[in-house]
Amino acid sequence: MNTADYELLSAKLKVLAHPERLRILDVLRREPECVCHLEALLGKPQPYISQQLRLLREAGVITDEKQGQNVFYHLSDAEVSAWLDVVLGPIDQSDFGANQREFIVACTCPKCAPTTVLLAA
Amino acid sequence: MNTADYELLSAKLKVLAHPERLRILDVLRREPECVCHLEALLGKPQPYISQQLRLLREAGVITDEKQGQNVFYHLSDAEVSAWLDVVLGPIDQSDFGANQREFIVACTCPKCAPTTVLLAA
DNA sequence: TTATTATATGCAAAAAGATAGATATGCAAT
DNA sequence: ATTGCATATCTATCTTTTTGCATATAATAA
Repeated sequence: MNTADYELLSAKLKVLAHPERLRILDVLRREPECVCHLEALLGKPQPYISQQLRLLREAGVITDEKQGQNVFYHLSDAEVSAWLDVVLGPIDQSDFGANQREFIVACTCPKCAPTTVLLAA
Repeated sequence: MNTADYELLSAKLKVLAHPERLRILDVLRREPECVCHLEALLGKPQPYISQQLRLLREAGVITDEKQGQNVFYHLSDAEVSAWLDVVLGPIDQSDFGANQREFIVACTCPKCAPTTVLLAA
């Protein structure tokens, strides 16, 4: 390990060392989500979410993929994925509240809409 | 996981997300070291080292212990220790260069002095 | 085309963090 | 006590990050 190594690692760690970004990553490590979904989930203004996503994207931690009008983001860094397992604990598949999809009534993306309808009923 | 959890975790991560602190922790996770040793190792002024150590100490990551004139620091947080194993990789016992003791001729603490003598010979 | 929805970008103000220097404390040997 | 060494603290300054807001772009719908 030399200075450059520590700098590289700490730069990557810095990206995770933020409550909202950590939360975003906790959602994305389960499954890809669109911006509107994260917006509803975190309760923060859209530009704010986009800004955090840009940071994560530029750090190579996540990747975006356009689907229709929506942009879905997914985790794309194996190293960070491993870190998250240790920091946040392994993903609990039985934890349906994990990405809180059932509580999201504000998100109308194609992925969320069916749930929204379900809840409205 | 709620907002407070993410804030707590990210605050702890933030402490690691710094090249010099990460390096200090990489040294301390192997064995306790005194300030003068870290000073020689990092090649930074003593007040700077003390400042970073204070940050780590106040975050509960390390603990100090006075031995004669020197203050030795050791890792005291099991969670962080586990994180470091993943981020920096497990400690390689055969890696004698790990804490670079053999290269430290500037440190004269009781722990280093014998080695210094050895090198001078 | 025009309107609408989803997301991105740019910019300025505010907050936080880093760096450096000077000084203080505290132990230990003389 | 006094000198010397190791470490800590304080203060000021400089830089970076964070945040909030206004606006731009791009795709779709009417």
